[in-house]
Amino acid sequence: MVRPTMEDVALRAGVSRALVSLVMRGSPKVSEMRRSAVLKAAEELGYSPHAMARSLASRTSTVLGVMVSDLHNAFFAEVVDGIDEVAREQGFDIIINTGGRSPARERRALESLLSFRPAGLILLSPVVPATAIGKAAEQLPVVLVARSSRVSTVDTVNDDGETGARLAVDHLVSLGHKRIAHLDGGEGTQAGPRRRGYVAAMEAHGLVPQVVSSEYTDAAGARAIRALLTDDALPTAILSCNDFNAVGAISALEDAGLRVPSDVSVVGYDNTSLAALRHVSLTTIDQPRAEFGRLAADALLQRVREERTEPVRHLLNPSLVVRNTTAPPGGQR
Amino acid sequence: MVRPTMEDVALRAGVSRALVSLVMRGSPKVSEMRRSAVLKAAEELGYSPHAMARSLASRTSTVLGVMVSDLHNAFFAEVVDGIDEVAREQGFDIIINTGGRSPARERRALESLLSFRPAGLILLSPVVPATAIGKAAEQLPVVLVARSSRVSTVDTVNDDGETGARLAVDHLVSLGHKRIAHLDGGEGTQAGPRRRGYVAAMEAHGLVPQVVSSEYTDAAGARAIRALLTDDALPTAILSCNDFNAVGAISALEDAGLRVPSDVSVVGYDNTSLAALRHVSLTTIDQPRAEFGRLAADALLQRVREERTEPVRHLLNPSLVVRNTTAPPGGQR
DNA sequence: TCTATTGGTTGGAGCGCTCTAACCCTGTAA
DNA sequence: TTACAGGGTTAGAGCGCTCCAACCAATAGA
Repeated sequence: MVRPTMEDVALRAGVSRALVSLVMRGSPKVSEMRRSAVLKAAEELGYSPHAMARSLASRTSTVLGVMVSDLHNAFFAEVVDGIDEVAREQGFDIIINTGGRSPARERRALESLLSFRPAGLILLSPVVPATAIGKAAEQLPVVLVARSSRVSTVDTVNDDGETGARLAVDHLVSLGHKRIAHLDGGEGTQAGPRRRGYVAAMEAHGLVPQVVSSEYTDAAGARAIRALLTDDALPTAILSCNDFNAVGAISALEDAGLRVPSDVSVVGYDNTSLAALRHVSLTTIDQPRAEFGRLAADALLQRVREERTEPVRHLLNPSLVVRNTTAPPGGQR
Repeated sequence: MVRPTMEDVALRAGVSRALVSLVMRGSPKVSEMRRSAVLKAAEELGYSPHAMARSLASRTSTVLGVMVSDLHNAFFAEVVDGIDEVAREQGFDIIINTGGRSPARERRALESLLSFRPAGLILLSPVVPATAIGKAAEQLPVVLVARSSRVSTVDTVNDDGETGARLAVDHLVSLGHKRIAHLDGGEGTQAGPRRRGYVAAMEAHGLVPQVVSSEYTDAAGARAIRALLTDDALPTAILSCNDFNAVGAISALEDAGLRVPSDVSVVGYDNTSLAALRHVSLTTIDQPRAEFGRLAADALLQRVREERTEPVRHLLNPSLVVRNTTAPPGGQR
């Protein structure tokens, strides 16, 4: 359980510790003879460099910290894939921590990540207060994904929720819908832009917006539908704040004897793997998740290399994915 | 962008660096006066300890490395919750890395985790070869979750897949089913025990097992059903290797004009959040995921504290969750 | 009064590494 | 012959911290 150090390798190879260090860092100014002797000794000893000692001595880091607000949400997994891809290409490693959507736990996760003195930090949809983010940004480059910020040292990558909501409304209107309700995401991240986009799109079509208070869960979607069902005039189409909410809405509609999409059309948001399941086959709005990750990593690495000081605000265009939960209104099949 | 060190805090508080160190480690042998002075200075400076320098100097670590084979799978998120809970209680932090189900990437993730010299390592359903795990286990304590091992220095936490499959078969038999097919998980982790449990349970009931080759995805589940549909005698019940497979199977059945559960019953495995969605409402086998995490962390910390050298092999009992995809056979409602 | 004891505090060495500056060659120019 | 350049190599300092032994009152016991 005790790992060999550079000193051990140097001794065995009959060279100095500094020379071993040069070999390990792939320096060109080492003779081929010594290099192979060192590599052989390292191999025999099972030596591998101590990343922390290295980072301490060099006052640099090749690690990017990634804070995932919710590991349960596959959305973030795809963003992480994108981050990982770019980071690896450029010789960086990532370490992940999660806050489980709890500000307290997330704060601790942030502290923990920070204690490793990574080169930079990417926060995926963080729920900690902006001040905590600002404090972190004083110590290292920070990029926010799926959360906006006014801080000029922080870069952000977001989807354009207003555009996404508009795409959904346009789609429903083009099918002939006029009474389209929006099940709102409440306090959730990105709920605001989606709601605004919905309202704006409805008004642009000369229609009356109807925002129903809800949340980002399937239970909330079902509750919202049950509340709507007590009304006289049920909308002919629903735009949910996300896919989970949409699936809950569909269940509640079916429980009430209504058919989707012949009686009511439903559109989700996020294009999670859930939506793609053939059993669900939900029309929804797709966000380029891996692209979020790639752009976030790129932005971060630019800051790390001090190539840029101006903030970057990426706003990516979502796209509509039509599946089987939308159809013209009025029971036409 | 330059973080204060202990020296800075010491200077500001008018004490020695060693005293600051004692305060930061919560030592009792510090007067209340000095302690508060140090904490105040640290607060003002925005100081937080440098985990790597600490770990380097103390030759110990309070970090547990967690390798998640697939971030897309919410199963692991709940295991991580359990790990995090125990780790935090005992003053340990966790860092996560992921291998994205690719052995090459996972190997690199492992290297990266190892380079931080954590106190121990928990591998969630790793796909790297056993030798790689063995090598890691020579350097630090390792616990495997959802994968077995014969190495005596490695602890394991698994669900008893044989029992789980038996629970499912018993349930279906008690409903009156006789022709029950199993959609197999192929090479996937834990597919073997589930298959064996299914076969054994069928034979115990005097029934003929029918194993259909499939995989852990919804597309594979659908394919397997389409293959079955060409047969004359379709089974009256399906035991899928996991929930995704089950949902794919249900879709294919419905596409073929069959109703679930009145025509065919379907049972999943894992009780993912997907299964709980009211729209899916899948009868399935639940594994105590958070418990997996807790036990894994406990086992690891025992090794870290050198309280135990004998390997531990946890085999947890799964349980049946009856929802709406199972019913008596023969179209009875 | 002097010596022990004890709670609190400190300097210095050292963890495994990088980095700088100096050093030692050998080959070439003057 | 001497000077010089430059590739290859090395000693030593230092990164931010912990740990140990030593130290310093202040109190207690003899």
